[in-house]
Amino acid sequence: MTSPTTDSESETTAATGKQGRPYAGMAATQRQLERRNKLIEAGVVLIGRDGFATVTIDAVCAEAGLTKRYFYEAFSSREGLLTAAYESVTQEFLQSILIATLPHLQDARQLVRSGLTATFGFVKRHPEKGRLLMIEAMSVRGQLSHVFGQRYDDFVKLLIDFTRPLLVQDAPSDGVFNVMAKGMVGAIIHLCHGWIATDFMQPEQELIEGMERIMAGIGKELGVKGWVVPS
Amino acid sequence: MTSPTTDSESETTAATGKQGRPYAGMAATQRQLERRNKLIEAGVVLIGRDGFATVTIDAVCAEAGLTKRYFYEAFSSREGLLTAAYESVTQEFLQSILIATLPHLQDARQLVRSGLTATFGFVKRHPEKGRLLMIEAMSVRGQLSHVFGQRYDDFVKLLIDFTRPLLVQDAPSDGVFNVMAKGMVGAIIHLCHGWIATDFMQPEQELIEGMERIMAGIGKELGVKGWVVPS
DNA sequence: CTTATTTGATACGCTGAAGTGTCAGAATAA
DNA sequence: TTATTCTGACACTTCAGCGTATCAAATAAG
Repeated sequence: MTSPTTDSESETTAATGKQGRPYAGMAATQRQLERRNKLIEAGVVLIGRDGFATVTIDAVCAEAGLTKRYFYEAFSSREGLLTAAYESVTQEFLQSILIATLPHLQDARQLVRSGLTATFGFVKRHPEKGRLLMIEAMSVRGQLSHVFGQRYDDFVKLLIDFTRPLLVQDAPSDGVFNVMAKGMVGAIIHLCHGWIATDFMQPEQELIEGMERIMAGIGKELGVKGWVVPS
Repeated sequence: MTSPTTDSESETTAATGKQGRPYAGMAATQRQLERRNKLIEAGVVLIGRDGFATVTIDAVCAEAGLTKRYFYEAFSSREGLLTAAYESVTQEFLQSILIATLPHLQDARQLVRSGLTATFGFVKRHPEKGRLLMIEAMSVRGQLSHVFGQRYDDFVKLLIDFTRPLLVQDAPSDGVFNVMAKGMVGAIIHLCHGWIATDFMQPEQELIEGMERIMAGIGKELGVKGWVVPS
């Protein structure tokens, strides 16, 4: 809106019949999309490194090699970028978890181990994304509101759907089961949080084993099919 | 430092030999302390209600019924207040947990139940303090750094010390045991986080029962003394 | 070649908050 | 009483970041 008073039916626009024309060999739409992606990528890096609260629009633009004009072309506010960055990283994370766990849907123990390995592995391989996902997203949960709620609920549902078929006894009520699933998510997020905050001091294997034993306990408590008592 | 160039050995100060004199029937030190406490209290309320990020020094002063002069008399920065507020609430929380659990040190099941009941109860009775403790403190963990680390480690240690004596078999390594304890802390914090964020929608009993079964599972996994398999 | 649009750089005004300073009036000390 | 110091209200300066506007160079279209 550089000229708010300009009628949308102005001669120029109406004459060309287009909203933009190619530049540097790219269509207008494609250029916009590319800039948007650059901004998201820059956002992921900066939010993951410095935290959302301290990331400024100027900094994002600098990191992306663009100027503010293009920021406001793609997003209406800083929150808009946050949402997009969160969505982007969430997508990538969930996909990597799915790929790792899908081969083990029938074996509870393998399922848990592969899921945990993939999770902690992802965080360690992509510290900025891990931080964005496990720390920043939680901190600004309110500002992500429906987006966060949606993705989060999806993940809890995933956990529940993976687990329910394995139960053979003592299945708790939906409400209680939900609490247990969220508790597990919380434990994992929290461990990642501390792990990142201490620069990955703790050995990855300890994290996996500790978390695995927690979930093994739940397996026993809920009578998960085929969960063998360790010697 | 209204007069930075004034020598601390200035005549006035040296002559009176005091740093302040009574006012409204109170010693200078006591007045300062009282103002400081008012500010902390106001900080707890505002941080708990609006979140640390959006709380301004002016707002804290208004809430406390004081002016900025006294803020800077008590704290050098916003972070100073945050630390003090965090310490204050942590103290209160830990104490209430201890009081609730101390009578049950010998009975794992009772210990867990009383601890969880006290925790969720505290959060529900004092939503602002719950939010400060379970949400804000986690978000600004970096700014609380050593203070947070200290209190947090204390709490994990508490959990471990309460649990170790109950183990009879399969005790994991210190590292793994530590991970498990932190995982439990994370689960509880996370559940509280979600509970507060959704305005206490979920029934308190569901939270307690879900968390209890998680810990019951760990009890079985670790072979805690006297943990009976639920019918 | 000429005209129109896209781009990048940068300038500008605005707002909110931090931190400091001023001052008159209240309370105390001498 | 008079002198001193404590208190509260508020004015002031500074600064960073937001959001918008301007302008010249680059690129495309006629």
